[in-house]
Formats: sequence, C-alpha cells, structure tokens
Amino acid sequence: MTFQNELINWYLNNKRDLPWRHTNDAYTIWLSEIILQQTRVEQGLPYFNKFLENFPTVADFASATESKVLMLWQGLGYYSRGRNMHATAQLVMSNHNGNFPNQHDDLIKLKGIGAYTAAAISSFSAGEARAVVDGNVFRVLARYFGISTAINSPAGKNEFFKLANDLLYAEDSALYNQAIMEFGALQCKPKSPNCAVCPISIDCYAFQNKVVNQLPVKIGKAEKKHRYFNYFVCNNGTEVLMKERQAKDIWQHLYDFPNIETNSILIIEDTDFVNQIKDMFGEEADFKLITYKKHILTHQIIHVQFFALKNYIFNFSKQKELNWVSLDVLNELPQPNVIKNFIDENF
DNA sequence: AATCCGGGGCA
DNA sequence: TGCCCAGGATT
Repeated sequence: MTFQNELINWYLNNKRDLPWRHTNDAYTIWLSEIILQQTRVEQGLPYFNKFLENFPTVADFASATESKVLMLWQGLGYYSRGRNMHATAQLVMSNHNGNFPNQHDDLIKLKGIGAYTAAAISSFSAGEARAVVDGNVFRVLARYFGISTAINSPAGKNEFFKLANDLLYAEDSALYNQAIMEFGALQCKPKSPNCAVCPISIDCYAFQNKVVNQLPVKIGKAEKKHRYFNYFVCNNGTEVLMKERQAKDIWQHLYDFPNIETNSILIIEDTDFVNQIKDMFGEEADFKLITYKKHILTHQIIHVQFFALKNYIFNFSKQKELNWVSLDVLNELPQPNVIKNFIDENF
C-alpha cells in the first residue's frame, strides 16, 4: 500500500469524532481552524462550541463588539487571533456579501489566515487540492522521510511544503489532509510515539535508523525575557480601578490593573518605587503586598506582584486609559488569566 | 531571518 | 523543567 493509502486506512479506523468534521461550511471550519492554531483539540473544543453558539453565522460574528469576542476568547491565549477573526468577519460582510470564501487565493488575503489555514479551509470546505502543513505534518514527514532540515527555517518550510503537495492525494484532499494530521496527533506523537503498532514503521527512516527522537529538527529558542509587573488593586468595595492594555505589547485590549513595571523584582522599601507610587497615587498612599505569581508566556516570564492600595488620590489626567469598573460587571471585561485568577481568588 | 504573541498538558 | 500544540504577523 502507498504512504497515502496507509494513512487514510489508519485514519478511517482510528479517527476521533470531532464536530468540525461533520460540516463543509467554510465559516464553521474557519472558526475551528483559527481556534486550533497552536492549541490542542481538547483545549479548543469548548471554545469552538461557545463561539458557534454565540455566533451561528459570520453576520452574527461581525455585528458583535470586539470586547464580546475577547470575552469569549478569554483564557485561550494569543488574543490577536480573536481580534483578527472579528476584523475578518466584518470584511467578509462588506466585501464578500457575507459569504465566507472557500478558495485558497481569497482566504490567504484575510487577517489571521496564513498558508496552513488557507489550505485547510479550502480543502475541507471546497475539496481544493492544497496540502496542509501543520506541526503534525512536519513531524510525520520529517520522521518518515528522514528530513533533518529545520522545520522553522525558510528553507525547511519550502522543502516540507513542496513534499507535502507532491504527496497530496488530490482525489480527496480533505480526507488525506485530515488523515496525516490525525496520524501525527495520535500515532506519530512528539513524545513517545507508539512505533510498535505503527503501520508504516517498516518504511519509516527515523524508526529504521533509531532517530525518532531526533526528528523533526528545530532551531532557535530565544531566551525568555523576564519582566516585573507590579499591580495596584484599588478596590473600594463596589468598584475597582481597571486599565485597558494598549497596542505593541501582550494582552492587547484586555484589562488589568494600574501597573508599575520595573527592571527587577522590587521590594516595598525601595525608595524609587515608593516615589513612583506617591507620584501616581498621592503622598498619603498606603500599600502592602498581597501575593506574588509567576506567569510564563512563550517569550516572557512575568513576575507579578499584587499590592493592595489605600488612602490614594488618583490623577486621571495622567492615565486616561484607567476607569472605575463596578464589581458587578467586572466579569464582562476580558482579562488575561493571571488577572482573572487573582480576581476569582480575592474579590 | 528573527522575534513576538498565551496557556495548558505531558514526559 | 522543557517542549509542543490543526500558526500568523511584524520587523
């Protein structure tokens, strides 16, 4: 049997029952594909159901507020995906008469849709002969064919894309694309793949040469940057001071607390720190440390300290993006997990 | 070409 | 702890 037929055969016997596999509606598939970018199926599944329930059509998505979209996205991470979806939904309404595109060349122009997602949507919804190349496909091809070109280098991307498209079973690209991804996710896993029961191990370069754990090759891994956020919790019993985060940084358009970022972990006795606080909150400001959390992102380790603040006077002219928010509606504002968790534990 | 953008699961 | 996940945008 050919490589392609082995994968399809394996898929038909081992596939998971996932909701987005029961439709060829481009909008629904788009929802699933954006949610699943860099996200495990188990983690994304409840979000997919939630979005489809709140926004049954692209028109419903387009007419929502961005804040509503980010609320639904809360906790999933990579929030630009949610913001890009919102912009794309509105563009589909204005430029495509509300009909979600299902052709690769139209899809690739939309915000948040790159090479993988354009191939996935066009293949799954229209049967277009485009090979998907995601993390699973990189891994399966690298191991089976013994390719040691780094998958995150431009040369590697070209090589794997060309190979994937050469291998594509064009008569049913959707079936084959699903098959190779599912095979990577369940059988040819990153850690401890079950090569003992693998149907293609006899022709697998990595298995035959005992280099399964050396493939695929990935380069880079920049050092994580340490940042120190010092949040000031101004809670008067009915309202709390919240800040909408602005452009060019993490958690864009999500809400956190007034923050003094420092270059190292700070201690409460630090004179410069105290002066900054008094400049921000007045001479009488009184504060004490509530808790410390280490919050780890892909490229940053954020050391978060929460301070309770009392006897403060706030000068709104210095911080226009700050607003008092009633505790009753606090859960209607999208927040990063570290903030939401703090509120859940302390309010 | 390199960096940024979250959060969670797993060995 | 380190790596990876149905990647894409930005510089």
